[in-house]
Amino acid sequence: MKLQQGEESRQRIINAALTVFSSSGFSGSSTRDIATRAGANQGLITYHFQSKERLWQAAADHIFAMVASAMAAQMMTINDLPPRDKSREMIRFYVRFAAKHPELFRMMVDEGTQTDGRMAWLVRTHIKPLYATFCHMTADLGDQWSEENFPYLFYTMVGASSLIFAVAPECRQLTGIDPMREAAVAAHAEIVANLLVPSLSK
Amino acid sequence: MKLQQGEESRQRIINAALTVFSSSGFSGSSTRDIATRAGANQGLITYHFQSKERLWQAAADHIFAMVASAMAAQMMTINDLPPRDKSREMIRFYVRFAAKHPELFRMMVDEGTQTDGRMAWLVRTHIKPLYATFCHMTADLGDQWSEENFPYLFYTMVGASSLIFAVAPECRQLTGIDPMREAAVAAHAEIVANLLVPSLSK
DNA sequence: GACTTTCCTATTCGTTTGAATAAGACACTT
DNA sequence: AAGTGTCTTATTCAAACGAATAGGAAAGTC
Repeated sequence: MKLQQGEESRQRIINAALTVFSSSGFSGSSTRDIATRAGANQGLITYHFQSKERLWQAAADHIFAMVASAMAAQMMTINDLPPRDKSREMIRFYVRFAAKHPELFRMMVDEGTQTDGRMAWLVRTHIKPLYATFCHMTADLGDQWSEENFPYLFYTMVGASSLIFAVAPECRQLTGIDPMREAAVAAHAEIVANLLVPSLSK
Repeated sequence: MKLQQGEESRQRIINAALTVFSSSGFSGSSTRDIATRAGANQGLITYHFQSKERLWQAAADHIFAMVASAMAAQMMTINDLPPRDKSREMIRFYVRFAAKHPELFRMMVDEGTQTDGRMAWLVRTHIKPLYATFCHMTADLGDQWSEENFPYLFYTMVGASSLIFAVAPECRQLTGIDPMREAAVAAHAEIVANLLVPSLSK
C-alpha cells in the first residue's frame, strides 16, 4: 500500500518545474506549462503548492538538496588527500555537477540579479551553507587563496565551472562542440581545476 | 536644428530596456514597465520598435556595440606588449567591462539557455565576432591555451569574469562585500587575470 | 500660413497569466 | 457498502500582457 498517492504527482511537478524555471526564469514560466509537462492539471499545482512562488521554493529545495548530498558523499571519498589534491578533486566534482544539473546555476543567476524576496530566501536557506563549505574546503591553499579573496574566488569558480553548461545550446551554436558530452565535461573539469589550483607553486 | 527629435526618446527607451531586460529577462519584462522608466508612453515603443522582440534586439545591438568599440580602443593601447601581458591586460579589461555593464552577461545567460530565435540571432550577430576576437587574442600562450581548448577557455573566462557582477545583489547579501566598488573590481580583475594567465610557466 | 511628415498619447482588443472555486474520482477505513 | 479524507479535474475570474488603432501635437517645408 502506498502511503501517499499524491507524492508521485508532487515529484513529477517539481521535476517539471525545475526544468521550466531554469530555462525560462521565474516570470517567464507559466504554471500551465509546468503542469502540462508533468502530465497534470494546472489546478493540481495550487493544491500541492498553493502558489507559484512556493512551487519555485520546492524546486529550489530539491536541487540544493541534491548538491548538498552529492557534495557530502564526495567529501567522504577524498577526505585524506593532501589539501591541494582535495581542492582540485572538489572542483572537478563541481564541474561535473554543473554539467549534470545546469539548473542550479541558472536559478542562481536568474534570482541573484534583483534584491527580491526570492533572492533573500535563496541566499539564507541554500547558498550560505554552500558558500561556507567552499570557504572551509579551500583554506590553506596558499597562492591567491587567502580568506579576504574568498568572495572573488567563490564566484570565479562557480562561473568558470558552470557557464558553459548553463548556456549549452548557445555553446553548440557558437563553437560547434556539445559541452554536455562526457569528453567535453572531462576536458572542462580538467582545465578549470588546473587553472584554479595550479599543480606547482609559482 | 536637430535632425531627429525622436532619436532622444529612442535612446532613453533603449537604455531603460537594457536595464529591465537584463534584470528580469525577456519574458519577465513588460513594455509598459520599460516605457514608464523611460518616461514615455507604451505606444511609443510600438512606434519606434514595432515589437518587444525588435526592442530587445536594439538593446542587444547597443550593449554589444559598446563592448566592441571599448575592446577595439583597448587593443590599440596594448598592441605592442608581449603576448602574455597582452592577454592579461585584456582579461583585466574584460572584468572591468563586466563590472560596468553586467547586462551583457545577463542577456547572454538569459538567452543562451534555450534554442530560440533570439538566441540564434544573438550568436550570429554579436557573440560570434566576440568569440573570434577572443580566439585570436589568446593564441600562442602555451600552457592550456591550445586551440582545441578555446571553447572551454572562452566560457571559463566569461563566467569567471562576469558572474560576481551579474549577481551583485546576491553577492552583497552572501559575503557582505559590494563587488561594484572600485577596489573590489580591481581585486577581482587581478585574481582572474592571474589564474587564467599565470606569470611563470609551470 | 496652409501642408506634410514626424513624433507621441489615449484607448481598445484578444490572450495569457496565477489563483480561487466547486464538484467529481479515488483510496481507504469501518 | 457506506462513509471519509485525499487527490484531481473543470470552470471561472480579475489582472497584466503585447499589440493595434485612431487621433492629436509638434516640427519642418513650401
